[in-house]
Amino acid sequence: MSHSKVRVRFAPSPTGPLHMGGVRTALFNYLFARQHGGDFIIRIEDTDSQRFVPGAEQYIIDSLKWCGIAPNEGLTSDGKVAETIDANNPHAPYRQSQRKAIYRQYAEQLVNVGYAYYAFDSAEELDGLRKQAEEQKENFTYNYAIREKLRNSLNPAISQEEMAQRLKETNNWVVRFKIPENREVKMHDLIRGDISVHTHTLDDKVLWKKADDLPTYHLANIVDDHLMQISHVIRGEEWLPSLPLHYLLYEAFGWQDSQPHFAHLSLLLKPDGKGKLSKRDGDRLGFPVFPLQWTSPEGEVSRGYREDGYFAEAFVNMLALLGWNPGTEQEIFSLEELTRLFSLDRVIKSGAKFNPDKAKWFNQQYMKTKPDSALATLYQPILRQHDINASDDYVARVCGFIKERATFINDFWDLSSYFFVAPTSYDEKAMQKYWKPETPEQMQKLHSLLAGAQLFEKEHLENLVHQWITDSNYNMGAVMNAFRLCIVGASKGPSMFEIITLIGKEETLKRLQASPKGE
RNA sequence: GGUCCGUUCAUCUAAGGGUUAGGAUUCAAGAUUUUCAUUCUUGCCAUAGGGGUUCGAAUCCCCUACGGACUACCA
Repeated sequence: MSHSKVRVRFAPSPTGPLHMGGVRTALFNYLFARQHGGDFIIRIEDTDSQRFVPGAEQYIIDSLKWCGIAPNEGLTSDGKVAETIDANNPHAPYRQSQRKAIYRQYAEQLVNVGYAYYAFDSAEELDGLRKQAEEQKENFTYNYAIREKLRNSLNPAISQEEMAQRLKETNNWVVRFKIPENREVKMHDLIRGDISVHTHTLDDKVLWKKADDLPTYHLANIVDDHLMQISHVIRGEEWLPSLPLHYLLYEAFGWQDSQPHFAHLSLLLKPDGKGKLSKRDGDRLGFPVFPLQWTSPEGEVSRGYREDGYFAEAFVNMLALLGWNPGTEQEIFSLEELTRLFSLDRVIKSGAKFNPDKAKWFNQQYMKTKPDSALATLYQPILRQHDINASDDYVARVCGFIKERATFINDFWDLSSYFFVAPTSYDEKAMQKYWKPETPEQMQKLHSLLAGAQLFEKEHLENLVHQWITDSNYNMGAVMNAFRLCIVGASKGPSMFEIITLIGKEETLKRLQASPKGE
């Protein structure tokens, strides 16, 4: 297993939107590649035309791009999957449907060396056998135990002539791998250590199908990983049961020396209950499971982290810590830091239940550190939706005040509408608590006081008002909260003097005049 | 059913034979604040069970239980 250079791949199937677990797999591949100065390749495994979903491939690419996970091989300069055969790049194309011509010879090669054979069993026949076995509480395994009794080229009852004719004249035959008899397959996983499986439990998997001239996942995957000189296969745990077959395939081809190292990542689990995280859980519990919003060909819309207001950095940071940690107590990492610190031997073996609360917390952490001007840029489109036209500078100052109160950009309007429009209603609970019979008169006096203020500046006003409250023997909390109610309409927000200096004297006086309950 | 993988607070996890089993999220209480939020302090909460090995086990071994993945001419 010698590779001079680290080369890893992310090999999604365009059968739907990329799930956050898939993003995590891509992320770990990316981090590993970058850390070792290697290549991170994207390859599209679209050998199943039945399950192909239009738009899914572009969705995957867009998602990775949003996350900042950039493949350095497999995409063209304009961000499309490289599909032409390029003399300068022996590894292209990167879409398996366009590599169709490559696979058949490898399937035949295995037949020639006795590691594979032709099979003609119909789907119905096999289904029947499986059902029958199930009824008898037995296991149906298509391998050396029974293969000679089934319809294939290893069955002595089928003549050479008949076989040759079938191969030539019919389309419903496949190439099956011939699982070696009575052997213990010993494997190694970078995360899980040594694993071993006996071949009697393994199926003679279909490698290639004449019906559509296409390989199945197993063949295409091994052939492409070999041809693309992949050094490490980092993929989801759902592939672990196929690992023995993949080992055997490398062996059958005689590629053991260049066989990649394997690392199987644990799954992302539902926040509650049991099982792996699915789209349904997001709908049920109210969080996205996809990086970007996705509209299915049928028009069904699934929410995305981006559209929900998550920062890509926060999303990636959260994902990185699901199943990995650097062993320190640090939790906030940039992609650069992750690249430096990542290591496969600190990847957790057990599945991680996804915690939506923690995801929010990560976003909040990033929110606090974002520059006001950057937040203003994100907030402006939302303001325009509310017919607000405000200068970037003004919006940036508002963002500065509210960002520590918000988790998402989408929270901003609720938290700051009063910076742009006067309150149209007043929070009931706060009214009960702070609006007393003597309040209207106090607000009237405050109005006069502020109207007379020469300098409408924060510190000056603060001194002025505090002095007035003290001199009048008023209760500080009572007056200030009533004041807040007039200006904000609720019991929330930053310092009153910050607010009024920002909205200005005229607006402040207007809102005091229009105080609650028509007083 | 079979095969494989896994199991430390409710959740994410640290502790690679010796710690009062640490941190974070959530929740609760308190402090700060004119309010909300932030921040700070404190609290609640865990080694699945049983056997070994050892002076000593969350850590190594075995069994049990539980969980998960896979079991297609899908990936």
